[in-house]
Amino acid sequence: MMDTGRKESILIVEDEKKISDIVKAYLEKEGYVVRLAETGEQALRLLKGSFDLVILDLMLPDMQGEDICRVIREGSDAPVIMLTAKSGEEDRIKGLGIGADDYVVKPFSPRELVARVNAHLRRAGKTKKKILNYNRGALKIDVVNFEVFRENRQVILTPTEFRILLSLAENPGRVLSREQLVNIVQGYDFEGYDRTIDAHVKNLRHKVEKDSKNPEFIKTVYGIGYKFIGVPDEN
Amino acid sequence: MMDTGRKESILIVEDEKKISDIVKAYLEKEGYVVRLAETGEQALRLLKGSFDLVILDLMLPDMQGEDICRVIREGSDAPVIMLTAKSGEEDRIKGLGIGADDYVVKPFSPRELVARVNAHLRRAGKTKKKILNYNRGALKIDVVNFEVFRENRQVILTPTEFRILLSLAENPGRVLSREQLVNIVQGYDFEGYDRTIDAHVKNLRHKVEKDSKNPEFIKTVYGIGYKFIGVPDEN
DNA sequence: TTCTTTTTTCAAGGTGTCGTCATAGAGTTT
DNA sequence: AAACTCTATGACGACACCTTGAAAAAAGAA
Repeated sequence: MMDTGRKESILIVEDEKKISDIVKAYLEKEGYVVRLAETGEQALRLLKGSFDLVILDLMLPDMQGEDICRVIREGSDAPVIMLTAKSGEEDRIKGLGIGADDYVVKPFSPRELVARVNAHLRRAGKTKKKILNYNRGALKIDVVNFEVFRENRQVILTPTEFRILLSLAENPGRVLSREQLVNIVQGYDFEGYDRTIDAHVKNLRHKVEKDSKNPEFIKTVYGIGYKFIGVPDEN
Repeated sequence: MMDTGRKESILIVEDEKKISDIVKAYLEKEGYVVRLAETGEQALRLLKGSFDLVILDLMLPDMQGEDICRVIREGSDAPVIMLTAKSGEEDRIKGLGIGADDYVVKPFSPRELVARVNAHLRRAGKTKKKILNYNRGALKIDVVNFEVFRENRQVILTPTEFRILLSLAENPGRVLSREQLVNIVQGYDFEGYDRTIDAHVKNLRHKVEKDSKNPEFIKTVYGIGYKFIGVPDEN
């Protein structure tokens, strides 16, 4: 599955591969682009590029995390989250004193770390506004805020309707069977009923289409399911 | 990069003139306004004015640095960086225990000290007197003082209510799920309960909204969470 | 055309979510 | 220690939403 807007990039500087791999997996599941550095030297090289956030181990084989932190601070204002083994007050102060925005004490829960990453990126206001546009602005889908606009007028969708529309609109022209839609909408272990999808599609058309009898966007594929027709706008 | 507005002022309290002069030179090269105090008494006098940061020798001829630190803490929230001759653990704890934000052990490199000063002021600068205004002053949020005004009348919020309101208001239009709000309000990796957020939102609405049944600012997004609607004022 | 299959539509009932309250526990202040 | 405030939680009603079955309409096949 592909995304039109590019995701935020995160650099993990951590010498223990076990840890960095787990964190990487979690963050990628969230949709972030993740790069790894195992040494300070490697980190400094990668930092020539730009990152939206850095996760930084305080203890590295070749270099103090603090020094890397300083380098980051000089070149960007990306949030820095420190990983530290000791929970001592001393480490906190040291970590925060040199400009880290947050710290997490090992051992930590990956979920917690992910939550903090999300929080920091949101706070920095860098969370991408992802809005899908079709047919020169005739239909807009704000993926983040769950809002849909038809000719610049907002139409209020229920959660299920929104999920169906988004599923279809993410891949224009691609047909989704009712069974697939049931899975997407209700979860993967649900005993779904075809008519349910039809009912939602009906309501959806009444809200999104000018003439629900002659739908412009949500087309029926006889015997198969539904597909979305629409030209994504450039920009 | 430098501030267009007035420079930040720094007070150095240090009896060894050799040291203070060097540090002063370095800091002035960075664009800071620097004042010196050679004794505790002199420091206390100068502290009647206001400084953005204080560099404080722990050992002074007439007075313990800790006492000065305490005085500073009472009258302002400027960061304090301690200078200490001994690297003993005891001194560190003492320094940190009484509210210093950082410490540097002599002999130190002036460049490092400057780096720390920069870091601290940048940190403090992020939370500088920032008041969020919405709907032409109908709602004001004083981020620094944790105060909220509705039509210029202060409404008293609990810490939790304030955090929820601020989280939502920081990104108008942005939907935050209950889970996200639980993370923000109660801390990460907390097993939160949805209804808790609802309860706080209810109380918040009663305080902030004219008609809590038809909220103007804090909207419910069915099945998702809450969002803040409001137009940030210019200025 | 007529028949069969699939889709659309509708309304009723079931389910889930939200707003509210009362309350107990945790944390503060006096 | 007592009084107080703040927070977390479970219960419950109200209401929005979802599901479902049946009937009507449409599409394709013969």
